[in-house]
Amino acid sequence: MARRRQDRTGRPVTAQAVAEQAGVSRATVSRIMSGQARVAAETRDRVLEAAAELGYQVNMLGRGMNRQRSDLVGIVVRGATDPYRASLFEALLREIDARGLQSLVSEIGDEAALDRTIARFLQYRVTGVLVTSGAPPIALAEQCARLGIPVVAINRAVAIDGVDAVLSDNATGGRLAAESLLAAGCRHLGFLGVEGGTYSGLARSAAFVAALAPALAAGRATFRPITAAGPDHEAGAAAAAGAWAQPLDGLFCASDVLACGFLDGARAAGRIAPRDFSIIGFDDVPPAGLAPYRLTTIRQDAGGVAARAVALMLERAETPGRPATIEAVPVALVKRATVGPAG
Amino acid sequence: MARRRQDRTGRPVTAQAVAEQAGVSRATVSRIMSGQARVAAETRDRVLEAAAELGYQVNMLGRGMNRQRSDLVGIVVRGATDPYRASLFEALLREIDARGLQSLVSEIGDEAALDRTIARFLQYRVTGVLVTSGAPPIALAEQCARLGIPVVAINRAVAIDGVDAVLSDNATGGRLAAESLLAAGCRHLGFLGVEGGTYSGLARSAAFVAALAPALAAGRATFRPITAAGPDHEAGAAAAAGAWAQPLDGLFCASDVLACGFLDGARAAGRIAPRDFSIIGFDDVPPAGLAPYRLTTIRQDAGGVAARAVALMLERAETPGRPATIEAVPVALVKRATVGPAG
DNA sequence: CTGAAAGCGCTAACAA
DNA sequence: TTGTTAGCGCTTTCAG
Repeated sequence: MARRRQDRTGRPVTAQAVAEQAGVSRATVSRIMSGQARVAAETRDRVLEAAAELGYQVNMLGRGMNRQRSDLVGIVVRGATDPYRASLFEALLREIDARGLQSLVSEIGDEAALDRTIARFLQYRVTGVLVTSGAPPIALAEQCARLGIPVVAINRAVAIDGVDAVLSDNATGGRLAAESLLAAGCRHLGFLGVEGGTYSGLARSAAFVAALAPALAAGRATFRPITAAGPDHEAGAAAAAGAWAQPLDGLFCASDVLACGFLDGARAAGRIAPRDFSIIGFDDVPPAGLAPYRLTTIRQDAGGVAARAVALMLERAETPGRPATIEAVPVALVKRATVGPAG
Repeated sequence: MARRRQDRTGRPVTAQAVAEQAGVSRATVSRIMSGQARVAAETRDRVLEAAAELGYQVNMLGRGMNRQRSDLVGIVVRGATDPYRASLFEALLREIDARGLQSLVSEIGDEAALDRTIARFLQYRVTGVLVTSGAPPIALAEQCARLGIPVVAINRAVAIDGVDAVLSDNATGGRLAAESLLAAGCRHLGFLGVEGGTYSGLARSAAFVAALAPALAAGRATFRPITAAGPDHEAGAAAAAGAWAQPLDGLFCASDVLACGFLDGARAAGRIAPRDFSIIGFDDVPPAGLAPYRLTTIRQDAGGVAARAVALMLERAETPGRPATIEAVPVALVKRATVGPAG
């Protein structure tokens, strides 16, 4: 026979046990533990005392079973090791915890694993699913919607009915970068992104170019894209090696990691920012502020993104039918040392 | 009435529905879904087909309820933002996933939150709890043991009956650092740790000094501890500012983050490694390998630690009574540029 | 090898 | 305000 949670006397500590000890019914215990219904203060005290004495804790499996819903929130992460992702993830954990919910987490190595992962979350009757990587498979998203389980996509706008999205304001970020570089007197601009492009990278690049348009049209500036072979530091450094064949004095990067890599690669080629060129990153991860880099960058508000994502999830849980929302969370320019001299 | 998981016809997709569709009993469906008992191949096919058609997925809440145990594993993390912790955490997620289990995660800002967190995990009848931060409160650990729920402490040896621990081999790491520095000709050694000391830092420092003992006794070397105000980069840099009042030509650091900070601080003071001193870090986090640092360090095997932790947890789930184990996972010296000239 | 029945611990109608 | 009752979906003896 399976072992049960039990006290010193060997009796399982269930609501029933508490009820007997306090001389009330299971239902009363349940009411008090879930803090919903109105109960006489005196009864409550008696029950709470009994519960404490027995060390009773509600069995969430039973509660979920009955309510057809658990207090679990599924989080899909990818690359938890990347500093920005890590801070976003941490913010999400905090936010969920603050709401009295529990995080169920899966790391996926590969976007193809997304559907299996979400399906598994569904088996636990999660309150909602937060996807920080990729776009949820449409079929699954629709199934979730049908079951009344909210799905919110983070840092990727997604056009699936009933799926909300929250992302950093890439458009403003790109514009801020363009304005800063132009103000610093840069004339030969570039955007460093990863080969093939990521969702966020593309959005930032597009906004950057859009803000550059007038200067480009007036012949006051030139623009060219530069691609890195991957999203990591090394790829950024490698990109810097070959970047000087054509003129370049102002670079906006899809991420801080890439920007720092570029800075290292440029230094190896004898080019120092802001002396020889200006550069702006994106994210504001801790290493960017470090002495060797002092990178000017666009700060993403991970805490804000997390808060909005969870809020949206909860709102949809209340109002399953409402139209899908896409929310942009403000970003801010962090001026450090790599844009100048005028910037 | 609460909404239920249902198919197109509005009928909830439970084992019962699958049973009817396949013309068998709920029990048979259950047996097949849990893959335990022997079933006729023909029946199995029929049931599996019906399940697929209906999109049936086992309700883990129900299963857990019945089995008195869920497939959930609780992970307690702290500082998921620190690069080594992040990689350990990621390895843990992967390992748990590979075993067909699900991760329940809580980030704690503060060690005092540990007991509340573990208690909450218990409400979900987790298969086990992995603590990557601090030592589990004794009372809780004992309660877990009583319930047959394994607890394993990661990167902290802990003397609680029934609680296993797995950590990196700090002793070997400290010795390796001492040998390298000595071989590089260093005579004035130091250990940089955070004020007050962390568990791992203390262990590394102790091993370092022990390996230095003969040289110290022979008057061939001197040693002094240096303390940083915190565990972060800035604290390391600040420590470097005041480190040169007394001679110092070989430094072992409690972490790479501290070491990189020290390197930056030293550079600001005109001291470059390995020209002016040698330095060894611990962890081998990604930034340590970057161009500005090229830090020689002791690599921790996050994957190995994770694998052993999960293995220990599962072993204890099988054999609740076995004596507590403390396992050390091998570390390795990663030679880069900051030890020299002979190192 | 398969079915019938019992029950895991909880909550929500409904009655009192 | 409190108790009674009826399941939530699943697994698991116990029979057949």
